[in-house]
Amino acid sequence: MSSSSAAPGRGDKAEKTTMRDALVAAAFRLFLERGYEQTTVDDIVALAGVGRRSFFRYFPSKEDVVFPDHERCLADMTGFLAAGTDDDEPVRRVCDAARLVLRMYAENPTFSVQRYRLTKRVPGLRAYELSVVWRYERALAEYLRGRFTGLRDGILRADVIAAAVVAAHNNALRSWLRSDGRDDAEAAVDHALGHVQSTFGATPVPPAGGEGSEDVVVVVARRGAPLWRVVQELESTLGRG
Amino acid sequence: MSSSSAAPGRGDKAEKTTMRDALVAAAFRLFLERGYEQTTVDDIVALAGVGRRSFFRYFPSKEDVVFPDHERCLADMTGFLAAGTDDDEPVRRVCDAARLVLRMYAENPTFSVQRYRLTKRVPGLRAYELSVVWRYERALAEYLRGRFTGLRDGILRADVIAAAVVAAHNNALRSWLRSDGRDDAEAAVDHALGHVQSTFGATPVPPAGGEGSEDVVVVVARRGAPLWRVVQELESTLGRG
DNA sequence: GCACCGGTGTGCACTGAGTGCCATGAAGGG
DNA sequence: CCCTTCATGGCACTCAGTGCACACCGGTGC
Repeated sequence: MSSSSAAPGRGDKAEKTTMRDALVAAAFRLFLERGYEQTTVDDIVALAGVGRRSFFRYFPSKEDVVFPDHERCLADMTGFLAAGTDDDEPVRRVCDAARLVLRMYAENPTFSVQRYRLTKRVPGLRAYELSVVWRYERALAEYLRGRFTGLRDGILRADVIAAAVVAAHNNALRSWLRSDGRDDAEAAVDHALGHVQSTFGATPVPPAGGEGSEDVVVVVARRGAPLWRVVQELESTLGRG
Repeated sequence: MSSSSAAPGRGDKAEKTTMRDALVAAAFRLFLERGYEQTTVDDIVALAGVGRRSFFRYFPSKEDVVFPDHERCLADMTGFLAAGTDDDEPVRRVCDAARLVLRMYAENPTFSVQRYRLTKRVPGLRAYELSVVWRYERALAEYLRGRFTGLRDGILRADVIAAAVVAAHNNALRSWLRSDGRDDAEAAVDHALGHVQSTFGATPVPPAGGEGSEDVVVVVARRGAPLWRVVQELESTLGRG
């Protein structure tokens, strides 16, 4: 990448600034100055010094300029999922796929934080973000459906796990964004996804040796006790930190 | 215009067709005839015989006319959750709240099926529906957050469970809608939500008597076995059908 | 030199959603 | 009877998004 262009706060057009990046930069400067709805597309193209028609050549709608790299990230995710093998533990695989999204956010912390503050305030952008997140969730669910074919309630299980993974990821992502990018994003998402993996039966770390997988664990539970408590018990007993 | 019922297929209660209902009826007739995007607001108001300005008085946007009763349903849900007591098992409570939504769909099967076919084809409507679903999910998550205060990872757990409940509900709802409303919606959603309840530790049926809760169950599991298999074992052992 | 490209950026006119403002007209209460 | 209130309708306006045609530019063949 050529420096940190495309992120707001950078206005130089020196060497390789493409028109698309210039539009994103101009748009964010105005969005942050006077707000999203108070900024028209004409304002953006005027600041970027390009024609109005060109804006819509690069971005199908005004909202798209706020999420310039999700399309690529979604393609990365589907590619990552397609590149897996049958040996992969399915839940672990989708968790790793979710980590790709977090990494994209973490690549550009200031940009991500600014965008977060924007989407939090503007309902239209929130709706747009939901549709983006929905496509990620569908990608995960489709992968899991494929891996769960034949299992009892395979489709249901796939949809539920995909939703849980996305929710956990977003939970970690949002808390990181609220910290203005100061917290450790990777650690937060690892924790959140670890929670999901424990819940949905992924062995968080596949058994290292062959012999350990034959060990036997005995759990005693009171009938009527909340099942998640029993699961917690199992988690710790099975060695999950 | 006034002879046409409020919702396509059903108009039992109101002798007096209100303007809002007339607009919904006219809109759906046109949407189904020539498609959503091919229908302008002017077309709708012309068919309904009212002024264009009145449309936007009742519906803030063209999309809102497709989901005329979600606002009320959302209010019902928040009311239902607020009416609960501390004795309620939290997961069961949010599952019951989700059932309210299904019930709203099931009240008007033909209308729901038509709308489903519409939203499936029109990206803009899908995005709108996502924002509606998101508000339901937030309502559930907020309730759970309140119930989980003090618990380890309470917020995370609340968000994940809310997402799982919504996903399971939507899974059942969609399969019912795809059956053109012929399947048993209640049974489908019971099955899907039962799955979630089992996974997240709600005792699907609270212990009936006091004595049963002291029974002891022993589970033997191989270390390294998928946790969800162990949970399945637990489910059947604990007596959940 | 010429004609002929495809790709990229632009200008223009148009549709359609959504908004603000004000006129109208029908209750309804004094 | 007037006066207020409220629901409605009409009008003009902004702005997002689209279709179309034109201009510019580097390259290719003749």
